[in-house]
Amino acid sequence: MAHRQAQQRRPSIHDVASRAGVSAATVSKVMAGVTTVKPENAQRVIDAVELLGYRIDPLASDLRRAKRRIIGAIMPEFESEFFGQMVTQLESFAEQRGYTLVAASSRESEARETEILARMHDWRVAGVVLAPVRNEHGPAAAFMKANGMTGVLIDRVLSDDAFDTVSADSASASAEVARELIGKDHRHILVVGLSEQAATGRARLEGFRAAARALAPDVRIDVVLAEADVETLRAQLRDYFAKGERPTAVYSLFLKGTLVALSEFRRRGWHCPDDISLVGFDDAEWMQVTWPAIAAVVQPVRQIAGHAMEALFARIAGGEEPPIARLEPCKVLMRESVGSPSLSQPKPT
Amino acid sequence: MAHRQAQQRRPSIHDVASRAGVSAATVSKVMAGVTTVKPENAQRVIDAVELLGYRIDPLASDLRRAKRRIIGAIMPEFESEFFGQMVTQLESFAEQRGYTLVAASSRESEARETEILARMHDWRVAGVVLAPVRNEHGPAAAFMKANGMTGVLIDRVLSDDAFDTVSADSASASAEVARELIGKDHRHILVVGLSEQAATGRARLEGFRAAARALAPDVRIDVVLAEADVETLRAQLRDYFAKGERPTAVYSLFLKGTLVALSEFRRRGWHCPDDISLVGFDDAEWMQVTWPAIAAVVQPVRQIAGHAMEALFARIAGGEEPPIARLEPCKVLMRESVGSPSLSQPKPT
DNA sequence: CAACCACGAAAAATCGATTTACTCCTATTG
DNA sequence: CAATAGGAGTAAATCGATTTTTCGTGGTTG
Repeated sequence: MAHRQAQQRRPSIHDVASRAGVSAATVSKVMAGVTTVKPENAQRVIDAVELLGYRIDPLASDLRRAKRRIIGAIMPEFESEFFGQMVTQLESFAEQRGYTLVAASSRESEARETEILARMHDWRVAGVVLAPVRNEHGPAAAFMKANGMTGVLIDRVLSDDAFDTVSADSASASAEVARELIGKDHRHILVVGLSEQAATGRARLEGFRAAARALAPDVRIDVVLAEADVETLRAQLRDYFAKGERPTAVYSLFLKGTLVALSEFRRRGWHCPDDISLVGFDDAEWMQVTWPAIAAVVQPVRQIAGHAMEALFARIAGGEEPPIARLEPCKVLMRESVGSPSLSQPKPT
Repeated sequence: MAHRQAQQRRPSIHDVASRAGVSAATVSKVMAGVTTVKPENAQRVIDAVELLGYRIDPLASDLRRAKRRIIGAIMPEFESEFFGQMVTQLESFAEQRGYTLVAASSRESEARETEILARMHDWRVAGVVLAPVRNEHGPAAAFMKANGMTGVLIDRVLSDDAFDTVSADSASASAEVARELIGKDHRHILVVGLSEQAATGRARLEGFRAAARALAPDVRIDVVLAEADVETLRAQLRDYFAKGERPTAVYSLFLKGTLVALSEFRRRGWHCPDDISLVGFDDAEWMQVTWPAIAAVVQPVRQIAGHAMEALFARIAGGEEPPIARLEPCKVLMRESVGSPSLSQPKPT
C-alpha cells in the first residue's frame, strides 16, 4: 500500500535517540543547546539529526513547556494597507523570537472578536495583540482581563488600566493638519468620522479642533459623525452637502471616510483642491499616484508593531510594571488635494 | 503567592472527569458526541463542563489525532486588497470546518516561501494554500512534493501535475479587455507587466494579444515587461515613453503596474482618458472614487478561496483523483479611465 | 578505605487530550 | 440454562516532546 515514499511518518525524537544510541532526554538537551552533554554524544546526536532530517515538532514541544510559543493577532480587517502591513510586521517580529503568529480578522464585529479571543485562549497562546473594533473598553478586553490573558492593545485605543497600549499619536497629527489647513486660510472645515471609535476619534477631533481654534478663533468647524457604519456616513455627508453647506476643506478621521468624501465630491462634480481641499487620516499607496495626490496622515506601522511586540514580550517574560500607553508620532504628508480657498472661486452648489 | 484568581490553570479533561465522577475517556466521548454513553453520565459530564468552563485544548487534541486541524496559508504579501480579502476568506472557510488558519507572508521572496513551508511542515499542518511568489514551478511547490504535503496552489499559477490549482481566468478576462479597447478604436496599445510570473503573465498577455489581433489585425501592441522588480518596470516604462512612443491605451497586467502607469502619466502631465486610456488587472476600492475612476479586471476572490478550500479538504479527506486546474471567471469593469482616442487630440510628448 | 560529591546519562513522569484493549453486566438466543 | 453478543465504562497506551528523578561511575576528601 505504500505507494509514495514521501508519505512516511516524520522521524521523532526517539528515532533520533535510537539512531544516536542515546536517550531521548539527551537529544532534547542537545537540541536545546544544553552544555552538560559529552561532546562525543552531542556529535552523534547532531549526525543523527542531520541524517534523518529531524526537526522538533512545535506542537508536542509546546504541549510540555510552560509557555506556548504562539502569539495571537486580531485585526478588524485584513483588506486595508494599514492592517496588512501590521500583520506582516507582527508576523515578522514573532518569527524573530521563534514564535508562531496566528492572525484572525474580527471583520469589524465585536462578537466575533470575543469568539476569536476565546479560541486563542483555547490554544493557550502566550500573548495576544488585539486591535479592537471599537475601543479598549469592549468585551474583548474584558474577556482577556477576566481570563488573565496577557496582551497588548493597539490602534483604536488610548490607554488602559490592565494592558499596555500602542497607537498613533492622533491628537498631535490632527493638530498638525489643523495648522496646515488654517495656514492655508481655510476657515470653514468639515470633519468626518465614526463616533464608535470613541476615544481615538475624539482625540483626533479634539486635537484638530483645539489647534485650529487656537490659531484662528473665528474658524468654523462642522462635524459629521456616523455611529458605526460607513454607508450611514455617506448618507449623512450627502445630506450635509445637500443643505448647501460649502466648507473649503474636509478632514477625514479614517481611511474609509476619505474614500466616501472623494466619492461624494465626484458625485457633485467638485475637484480637489480647486473646489474643496481634502486631508485624510491614514495613508495609502494609491494616494500619491492619483490626480490630485491625496494629502494624508501616515501612521508609523513599523513602530507601532515593534513597540507592541516589545511590550508584549516583556509581559510574557513576567514584567509586572503598571501598563503604559504609548503614542507613536505620525507624519503628515500635504499633497495636492490641499490648496488655498482664496485662490479659487467656490463653485455654487 | 496567588494574588490573581484568574491566573490559575485551566481545567483539563481530568478535572472534568473527576468532577463528573467518570473517566477521562468518557468525557472525551461526550465531547466528541459519541452515542454510547449513558444519558445520565453524559448529563453529569455536560454539567461539569459547564461548571468548570472546560474547553478542549486543541494543541493536545491535535497531538493525538492522526490529522492536525491546522491549515497553512502562504501569500506573497498582505498589503493589497486582493490578498487581504483572500486571507480573510480562507480563514473564514477554515474556521467553518473547525480548522485553525496560520497565515504567513513570503514577502515576495521564494527563499522565505520555502522556509515558511518548512515551518508549516514542522507543525504537520493538514494542508497548505500556497500563493507562490513566482509560479507553480518554484522551489516551494517542489518542497511540498518532496515531503508529501497536501496543498493547493492559487493565483499565480495555471496548472500543476501534483497539486490542484485555482486562479483567475486571466486569458478570458484579458480577451474581454482587448475587445473593449479595440471596440473603442484603440490601435496602439501598450501592455505592461512582470515577466517573472511566467505562465499567468503570459496567459494575460497572449489572451489579450490574440483577441486584439483577431478583431483588428492592424493593431500595434507594444510590451514592456520587467523581470521581477516594480522599480525596474517604472524605469523601463519611463524609457519607453521617453523614446516618444504614444500608445492610446495602456493595459497593466497587475496592480502595481497600474500604480506605476498612473504615476508615470502624472509625471508627464497626461490625463485619463483624454491623453491616454488605462485598464488594470486587479481592482481596488479606491479605483471607483478617483477622478477618473480606473477601469479594472475584478478577480473573484471569494470563488478562488472557496474552491481552493474545497479542493484542499477533498485532498485532506483522501481524494486521489488527478489534480485539476480551475479557472474562475473575472469581471471587467470599464470605468472612466478608458475612452476613445479619436475623440481627443493626442498631446505632444 | 569509607563517605561524599560531581557529572553525565538514562528512566520515568508530565503536558492534555484520543484511542485501544479489556472488564463487567445485562439481555438475547439456541 | 449455558453461551454469546453487545452496551457502558475504565485503565492504560499513545502522540512527541520536556523536565524531573534516579542511577552509576570516578574522583576527592577526611
